[in-house]
Amino acid sequence: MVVEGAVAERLLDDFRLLLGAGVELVGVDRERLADPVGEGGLGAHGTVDDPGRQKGLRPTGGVGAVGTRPVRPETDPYRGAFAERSRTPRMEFAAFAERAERLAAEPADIETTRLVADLLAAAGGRGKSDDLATVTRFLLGRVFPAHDTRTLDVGPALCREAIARAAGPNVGAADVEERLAEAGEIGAVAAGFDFGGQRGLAAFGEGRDRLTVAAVDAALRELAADAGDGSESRKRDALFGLFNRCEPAEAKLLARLVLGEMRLGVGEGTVRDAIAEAFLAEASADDGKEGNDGDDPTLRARDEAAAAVERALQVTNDYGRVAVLARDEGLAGLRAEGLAVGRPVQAMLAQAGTATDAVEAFGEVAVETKFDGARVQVHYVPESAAEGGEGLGPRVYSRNMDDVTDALPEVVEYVEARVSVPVILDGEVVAVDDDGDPLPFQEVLRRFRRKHDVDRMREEVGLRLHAFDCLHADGEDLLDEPLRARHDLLVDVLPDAAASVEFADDPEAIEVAEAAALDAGHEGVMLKNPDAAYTPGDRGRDWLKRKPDVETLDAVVVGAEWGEGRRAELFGTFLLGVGAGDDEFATIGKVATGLTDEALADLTERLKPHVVSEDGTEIEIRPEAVLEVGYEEIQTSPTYSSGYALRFPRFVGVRDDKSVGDADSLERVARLAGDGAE
DNA sequence: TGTGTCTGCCCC
DNA sequence: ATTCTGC
DNA sequence: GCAGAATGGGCAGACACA
Repeated sequence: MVVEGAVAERLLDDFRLLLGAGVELVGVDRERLADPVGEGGLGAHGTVDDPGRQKGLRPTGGVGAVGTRPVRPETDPYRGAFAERSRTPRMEFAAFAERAERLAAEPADIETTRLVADLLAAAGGRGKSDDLATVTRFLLGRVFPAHDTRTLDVGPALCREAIARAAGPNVGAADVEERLAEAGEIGAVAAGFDFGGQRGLAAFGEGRDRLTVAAVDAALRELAADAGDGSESRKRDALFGLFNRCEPAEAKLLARLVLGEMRLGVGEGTVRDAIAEAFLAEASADDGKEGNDGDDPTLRARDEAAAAVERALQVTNDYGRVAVLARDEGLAGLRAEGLAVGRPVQAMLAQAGTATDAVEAFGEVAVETKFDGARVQVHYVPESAAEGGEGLGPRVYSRNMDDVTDALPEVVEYVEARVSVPVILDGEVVAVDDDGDPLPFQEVLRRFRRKHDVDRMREEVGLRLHAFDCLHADGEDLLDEPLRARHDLLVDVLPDAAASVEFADDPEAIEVAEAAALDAGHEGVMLKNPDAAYTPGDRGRDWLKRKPDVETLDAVVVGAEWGEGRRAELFGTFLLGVGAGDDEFATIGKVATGLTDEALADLTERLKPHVVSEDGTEIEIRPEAVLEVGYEEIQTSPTYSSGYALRFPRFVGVRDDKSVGDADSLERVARLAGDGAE
């Protein structure tokens, strides 16, 4: 059997993972095997039956065999194209880690963007390796783009176990957990161990067998493709193999990558700007020469470039792909990525605001019901409306662009029965009882991502779509149309079924509408600017959400958890209880938000003397302090001993005036919960 | 087969 | 989801 | 005002293990 190019290198890398670090290449020129991999084309791939006997591999002692069964993914993990820009060296994972370290240390915004742009250029600039797509995703803590069904299925537990194993026979998962409580961040824990890979590496010389970005990517993709019996332990083995080859800086980044938390201070906005900076600066300069009136032309061109990148991201949801597109096809290529029925767009989001805010900002306000359900986007091309081609049965996407069609047959039927032109609709799915009245959010959850027994559950919990926006109708993209026009088209497309809007220009009228919505069992109202365009992914001031003011409870701190990141030295979470008689307290949830760093430090100091016991990051605390905690709703809970839990709990203040005996009781909570349900 | 634990760019 | 923080 | 970070409850699905 012959394997070559990228496939060969990947297989070799993967065999090393399976065998541990102690494998040496014999008679294989790695440089000549190197071949770039993108996300685009289809690639050939091979499967090898017995890696142990594969020619060119020879065990060299070291760690020895772990998980000797090769992973055979169902889908092809080697989807890379054998692109033209081959024979260039791959970016080493260590180089990525080193640059990431610098990023994390850089506080200034502009400079961060510069550094990210430099990194992107190094990963995929002309004549460089083509690790651009991968590096772009890695920066954001992702292996797969958002609109991709694949998942790693590796969480904190599996990651800790893999680290423990790589750290040696004397280190157990409990030790790792202890260190995590100490360091407050898994990356630092991983970097703190001397992994076997380093010793193994030293045995056969400097610079050999270094991990590349591409190899890490390939290994993680393969890991993601694994499923079924034994997959958990194979994933652990694969991760172990990777950690084994890591130097501390690499281990830190790898641990963070698999958990999706890079902690670099680099988010989507920074990467978006950096893509423009790295690959569209030339276009900017050209534009600049032509139009040099008024504003700084370079700046204007740069804004234009950033806007083009942003739009491409809104419709493709793939940072890696957009980076490559910007580099290879520039502004024109980015602008060619438009809306497409069947490809989800990022949802427009809202921020909190009041009726007065809305009237002041918009004058006339579009008032809609805020439903307590799950956001969906529906794409549909009816057979009858398909020009030449085939139609597209209704597809339903979640806010994170997961395809949830199969769980929501009501939505499919509803749209199919009413819509006769191609559309993209935005709306909310709510659970309803037999009378059509809204049910609690928890009921939506029982349906939303269900795969089994959909039909049976359908009888128990009904679902209803409230469509409130229309992004595409009958061949026309509507993103840049004002809300008014979009809603008119929505009504055209969904006769008698679109969610209703009411226009108001004074706060009192809005408050009346809000009271009516709450009375009907809804969450509140949305207050929208009637003249605003639909801005995907934007949490701007054109959409405001208005919910009732928070209610509060006085609860007793009965436990805590050590925090992570900037809360590493502090308690990051407090476990709450309410009085259940006889100096007993029944738990009702945790709080972790709403505390300033200062309040957190004070509370940590104050409660430390009352610690009863510690187990990993979990701490038991003698009831002593009373906190005022805000919440939105009291729900029934299977996890807390009171049988209730707070929805959206947040710290409001310390009740120094209250002793634990004066805190709220379970009895009162039960009463409040009952009120809420009625 | 039943139960416990972990995971999810999960949903909010 | 909510909230705080630094720029 | 924005982006980023650090956190909440609860559900189904999937896997491990007894």
